[in-house]
Formats: sequence, C-alpha cells, structure tokens
Amino acid sequence: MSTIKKVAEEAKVSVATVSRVLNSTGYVNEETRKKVLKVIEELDYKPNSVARSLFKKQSMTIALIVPNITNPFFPEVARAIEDVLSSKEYTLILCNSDDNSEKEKKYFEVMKQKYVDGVIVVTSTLTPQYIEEKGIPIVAVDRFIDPSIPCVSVNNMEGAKRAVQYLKSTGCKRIAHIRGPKNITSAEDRYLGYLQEVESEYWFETDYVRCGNFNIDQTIEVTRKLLEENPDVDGIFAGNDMMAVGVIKAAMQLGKRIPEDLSVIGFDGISLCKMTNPEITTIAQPIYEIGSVAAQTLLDLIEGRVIEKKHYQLEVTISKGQSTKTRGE
Amino acid sequence: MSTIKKVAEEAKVSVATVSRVLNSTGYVNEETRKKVLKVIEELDYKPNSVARSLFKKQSMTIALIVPNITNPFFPEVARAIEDVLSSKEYTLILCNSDDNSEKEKKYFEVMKQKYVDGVIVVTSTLTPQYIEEKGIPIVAVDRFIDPSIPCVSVNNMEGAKRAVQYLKSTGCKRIAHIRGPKNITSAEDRYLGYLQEVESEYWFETDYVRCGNFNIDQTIEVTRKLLEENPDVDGIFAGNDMMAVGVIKAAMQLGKRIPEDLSVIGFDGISLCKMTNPEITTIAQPIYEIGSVAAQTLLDLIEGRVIEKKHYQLEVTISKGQSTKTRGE
DNA sequence: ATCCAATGTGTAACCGGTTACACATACATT
DNA sequence: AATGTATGTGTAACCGGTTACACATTGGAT
Repeated sequence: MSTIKKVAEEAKVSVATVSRVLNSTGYVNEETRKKVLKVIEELDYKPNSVARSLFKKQSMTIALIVPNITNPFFPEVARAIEDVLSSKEYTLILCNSDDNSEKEKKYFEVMKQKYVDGVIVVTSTLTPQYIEEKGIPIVAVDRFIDPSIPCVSVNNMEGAKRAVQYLKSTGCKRIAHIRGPKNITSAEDRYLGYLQEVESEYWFETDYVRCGNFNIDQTIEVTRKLLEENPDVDGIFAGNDMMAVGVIKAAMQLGKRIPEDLSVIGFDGISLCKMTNPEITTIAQPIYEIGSVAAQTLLDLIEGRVIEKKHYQLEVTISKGQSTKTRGE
Repeated sequence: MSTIKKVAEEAKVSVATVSRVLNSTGYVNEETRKKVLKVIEELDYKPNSVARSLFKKQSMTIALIVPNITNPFFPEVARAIEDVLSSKEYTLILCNSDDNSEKEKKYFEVMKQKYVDGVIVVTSTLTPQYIEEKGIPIVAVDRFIDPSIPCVSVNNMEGAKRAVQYLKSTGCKRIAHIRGPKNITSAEDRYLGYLQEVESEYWFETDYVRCGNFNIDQTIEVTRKLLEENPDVDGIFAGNDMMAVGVIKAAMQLGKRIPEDLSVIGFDGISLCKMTNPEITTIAQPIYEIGSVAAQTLLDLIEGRVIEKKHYQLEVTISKGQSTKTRGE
C-alpha cells in the first residue's frame, strides 16, 4: 500500500503539502496541487483512516446498540441509519445487547477505545449518569432514557389511544390489552394510553390487561388464557405487531374468527403486517424516518451543530389491514 | 483519558514495561507487574485501540456486506456473526449494498482504509479478481462467487429437489416454480434443482416457471398470471419464503384454498414462516449456523489457521407448516 | 573463575497521518 | 525604501500504542 510519504517523494514535495492537497487546507500552489493529484492517481493512493483517527481522535464511525437485530423493528432502523451515515462517509458498527446491561456497558467501553464518534442506542437499563460519564455523543431510539438525552420515538401513549379509539369506532365493546414488558418505557406508555381510553368505561376490568414479552409463544399462551377467562372480549390491542400475530394465532386456536369475532390491532408497522393472513391493522411508526432522524441528530451532535429538539416524537399513522372490521350493532 | 504514558509515569516504569504487562509478552518481574496493574486499575486505564491498530495494521473489526439488512434472512445471519465476533473481541461493521456493484466496491475501499481485518459478503456482482486484488480475507455467504473464495451456504439444488419431491409426495400433480432473479446463484441453483425433478414428467411445461424478484407485490402479480393461465397447477415451489407469502396471497385472491387447492412450499426458513396463516412449509436453511460458520471461517483465515473446507454446504431441513397437505388420489 | 542463558527494564524507532511553526517570496501600501 | 499581508512550502512534533535492540543482573554449568 502506498503511503503519504511515498506520494510526497514521488511528487518531490513534503508530506505536509500532500496532506494539504488531500484536505484542501492551507495554501497550495495550483501547479503543485495538480502534480500531487497526478501522483496520487498514479499510485492509487488512499489515505489511511486509522492514522488519521489517531491524530484527530475521531473515527468517522458510529455504533448502533439494539437488543437484537433479529427483532424485525430494528433492521429497518439500522438500514435508515446506515443510509444517512454512508452518505456522510460515516460507518456503522452493529451491536446486539440482548437488553443486558453488562453487554451494553462492554460495548460502550470498546467503542470508546475505538474512538467511535457517537452511539445510537435502544436501551432500558443504561442510566444517564453512566452515559454522561462516558462522554460520547448519544441518541436514544424507541425508548426514552432521560430528558438530558436526545431521543427519537413516537408518542406511544397517543398511538395507543388511537388504537383503542379505532377499535371502539369499529364497534368493539370490550377491549383488552396484551402489553409488553414492564421495564420498557414504550410498552409502559402504550399501556398507559390504553388505560386512559378504557378505565372509565363501564365494562373495563383490570383483568383485561395481560403482560407478555415480545415473544410469540408466550403471547399465544397469555392470550388464550385471557380469552378463555373472558369470552366476551371482542377487541385486543397488542403491545406490538409480533404480539398481534400471537394474539391472532391464539384466537384461531380457540376457533374465533378474525375480525368477525375478535378485532386485533398491533403497534409498530413492521413489514410483517402485510405478510400475514389476515393482514394486521396496526399503529404504524415511521420506522425508517425514526432511524434517519436519529442518525441525523447524532451527526449534528458530533459535528457540533445545535440540535433544535431534544425529543423528537414522530407521528404515527393507522394502517388498516383485515384484522379489524367495522361491525354492525 | 489516561494513556500508557501516564500509567508508566505513575508506576515509575517505562511505557515498554506497561505494554508488556498489558500484552503478557516478554519478561516482567512479578512485583513490577502488580504495581503496573494497580496503577492501571487506579487510573481506569483502557488501551487505545486505534493506536494499536495503526501499528499492528489490524483493527479487530470485520465488515458484513449484505444487499439489504431489511430482508429478513440477513438479520439472523448478522446476529450469528456478531455473536461469534463479540466472543472473540471483534467488532462488526454493517454495510447495505442494494446489490449495487459500485456500493460494494466503495465499501471495500473504505474498509481497506480502516484496516478492517476481513469481510463477509453476500454478492452477485463482485469478481474474484477484484477481491483478490484487495487482499482482504473474505468469506462469501449464501451466494457462491468462485472456487477460490470460501463460501458458506446450503446445497440449493438439493434443497429445491427436496421441495419438489415433498410436494410430489403429498400428491401434487402439476408443480410450478416462481423463481428468484437470474443473476443470483442461489436462485439459479434452486431453479436447476426444480428442473431436474420435473423436466421428465409428462405434465411439465416450461410455462410452469415464472421469474419474480424477491419483492412481494411482483410475486403476487406473476403468480396470479401463472395460475390464471394454468388453473390445473396444484403445487408451487416459491424461490424463497417471502415469495411464498406472495404466492399464497395471489392464490387467495383467486379464491383458491391453501393447501386444499394449492400447496405452497418456500425456501429459507425465516421466522416469518411461523407467523403467517397458514404457516409456511419451507426448506429451512440453518441460518444462524451459516452465519456462525462464516464468522468462524473468516477468523480462521484472518488468524492464519488452515481452513478445512473452502466450501461449506450445510444441511437443509424441511419445516412443515400448513401450506402443504397430503392429498388423497 | 568464566561463560552463557534466562530474566528484567529502558530507549527510541515506527505505524501513517495532521498541523503548529518557521521561513521564503511576491506584491500592495504608505 | 520600508512595512505589511497573502501565498507557498518544509521541518518536526504529535496522536498512543508496539517492539527491536541495547544493556544490566542473576544464577547455573563447566
């Protein structure tokens, strides 16, 4: 591989001049510039990023820490982030934390040692103190951490309310909720939104809320129990789209028709929704946009621009499938 | 951030000694070692990876280039790779190529400049010459490039034959194939496998093969046309699971019942299969294993171990869902 | 007593860039 | 003619590690 030194020799100038040509900094005579450029071309010289990073203390790299890239919500976020980054000559490092605090911290450590310029993270366990202390620019996605940390998400509570309102508008009389894990802020907010919409209804019982994790089999089980114990439930708001699949499967196992006997609405708007039968009605997040706004915000932070907002709450939209249907009285 | 120099001063030794302690190389007196370790602890010193990389010309980083992480096959591969890497203190860079040769080359260029130690790639466009020339250890996944380049995949032809055999065994009499893009080796192999199984059948017509890409809407369209023109087709082998979803949707649009009127089998075994209704019967690849074997092979290559095989062909298994069903005569 | 190997440590070059600073020249201003 | 500013280029320090090599000491073998 050719180095800046070889280029300098070949072009009969100093390395400083070559560096100036490369970075368009300082003064360089037009003649000299051309000569250097020609030599660079001839030697197919590409500057070494590592050497540059060492001096500049920055690597043109950012890390994305997600619980599990296998969860279909995250690939789309990752794709959006990578699109923004690659257009700005940045590179993306992918980390799977399994929602494990130790792993998250390990990654932070490693990233710091690698002069990673910033981190986009989906976490329920990291504290603002820890993050502050690391001193790396950071943006949270999907799950809120602390007012001091920029976050890109949707208004989960509002979205949940919309979901319940929609079920009501289609004629559902008794609406249950299979919620996500307690320690996850977005799941909590969705639950709170659901609660606001139903708690003053005469039919509401706390037994209508069941807790699942984001795993399908467990959701099936929980839902079966719910439906067996409450056969008059005619609408279910699932904590997310994967859980909606579980809910639908459970209902089918019990011989319920969807949407005739039971309406199901999910949350997230992952592409899975359009692949199932029936297609799932869902509160769709602008997932790609979440990723790209997060990436853009992080770059703003890194490059020292002022960011307009600390907390972006993007708009959800309702995406109607066949898992819900307007029912007559 | 503390540096090796600060540690050296504090411990009243030279940086060389600190380095020896860090890397367990050369001779270090036990007393000295303890003192250095103590200072490292006190200062919470973490060696700078970038500086080390510059000298060692390696970054403990590998890149994964996939067409699009949004395609559900790849997150699982990525996850497996990352699991292997992180257990060996390596880090994963994620790149989306969109099957675009220019983007792939751009990534290779950047990775080289970053001293990335190796690349795992899913590509249809890169030539062995180009790869050879870059001089970076590389492993291909899913799509074969050249005998000279290690590749981890399944035997697509064999798998396709199994798919068709299975459809036959359930009583299908006229089996069509919605194949994937022509330039993709795995799609081509699956097509060839299909062909071997059907070409000598009295009922076979070349019209039973239609070309889709891996996009759902297009698959629906192509399948509708196929079924309209050939109403007696009673089994379809789809090029992959996503396309199987499209096939099922198309069939349903035409009022066909699955599996009663039409059996459908996919290929890949992505988790989507278990989420649809009916669940999709598919030739399941050991996706996670593909990723982990690829990662392990790449590390072997990087760390100079001899690799046993250039071409790993892992075993497929048939995963039975409800999209196929044994039919009476 | 002599020699050699094993042990222990420090100095300085090196990896490949960036940039502060020094220095030289050209040209405009007073 | 003297001064100041813009232009152009090179030298060398620096980023934070690793390691070749030099040198010193110790202890066992001959």
